Amino acid sequence: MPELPEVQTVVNTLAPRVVGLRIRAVALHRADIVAPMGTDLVGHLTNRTIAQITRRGKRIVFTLDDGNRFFVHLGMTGRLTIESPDAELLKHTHMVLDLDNVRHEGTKARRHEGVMEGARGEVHSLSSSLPGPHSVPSCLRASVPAFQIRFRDPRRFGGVFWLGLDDSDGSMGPEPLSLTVDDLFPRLKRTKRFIKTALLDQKLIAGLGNIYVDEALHAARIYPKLRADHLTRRQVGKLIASIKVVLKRALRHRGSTLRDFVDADGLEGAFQKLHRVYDREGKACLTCGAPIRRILLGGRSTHFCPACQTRIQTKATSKGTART
DNA sequence: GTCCATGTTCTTTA
DNA sequence: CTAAAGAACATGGA
Repeated sequence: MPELPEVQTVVNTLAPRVVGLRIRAVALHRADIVAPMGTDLVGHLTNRTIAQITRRGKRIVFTLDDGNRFFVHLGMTGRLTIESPDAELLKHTHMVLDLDNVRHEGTKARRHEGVMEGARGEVHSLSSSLPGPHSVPSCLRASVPAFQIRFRDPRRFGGVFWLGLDDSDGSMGPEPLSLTVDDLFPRLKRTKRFIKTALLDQKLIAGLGNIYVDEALHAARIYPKLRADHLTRRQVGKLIASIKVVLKRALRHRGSTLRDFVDADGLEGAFQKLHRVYDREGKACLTCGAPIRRILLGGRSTHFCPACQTRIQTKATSKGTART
């Protein structure tokens, strides 16, 4: 469930509720969801305050008040939700963070702003003006309900990744929402893979997944099997514009829920209702009426309109020979 | 039982 | 050596 819009939606709903709160206890129900193996996550997190939560690619990055960082990746079925401690503990809940009920101001995290753009470029951090219980009188503290952050992931393709003070990106590609032609065009020139396959590569561009690649290619009217290094500069420009439009629309609708995705409050996204090709095999293209086709590329379902997204890259309408 | 799934990484092949 | 294709991972729903 998690591509950029879904991950950003989790950050948007999670951060305002938990930034500034102290982690009182960590329950790790499975050690093997933490990487690197053997990390003392409980030791690192207990009694630390959450200073900031941002997104990078599909990662949800937590910065602690001591400057250390870790990220949660939702994999395919991961959920990061805010729950009451009384709420039933569902199967496959691998980690539970018990949070304090008082917001801590004034703690300083070693931070370097940077590239984490959100829906509107906001960064959730301690210093941001949040309407939370800034200075709760001590006589009232006990009445403020504490809550938990829970990580649940049945398939376990996701996990918790400890970064410590390492601030490298691990060679992750650029953020789509601040992407330029000068950045993407040379990157695409370096690979002969299908454009669809290339865009799924997080080292080439971060944050896109199967849904939004298909949607963006359709919006840009680009044939998914076109070789990445065959795209013209003009096509790349159009592609970037389409990627941004699609992602921003998806963000506005809080992501797509096909099966599992919910935000930190347990709310589903709504953008799946607005998909124009993804999961619409055989249905009429919303642009031209031709039936949407589904093919397999690199083991992944790929949805496109054979009429809108022609394989030939000429300027006007023309037909030509196909290649593999 | 079968097929499929919003993702990533390791292995194999060219 | 590198790039690309395939398999593997684990679980659940249709």
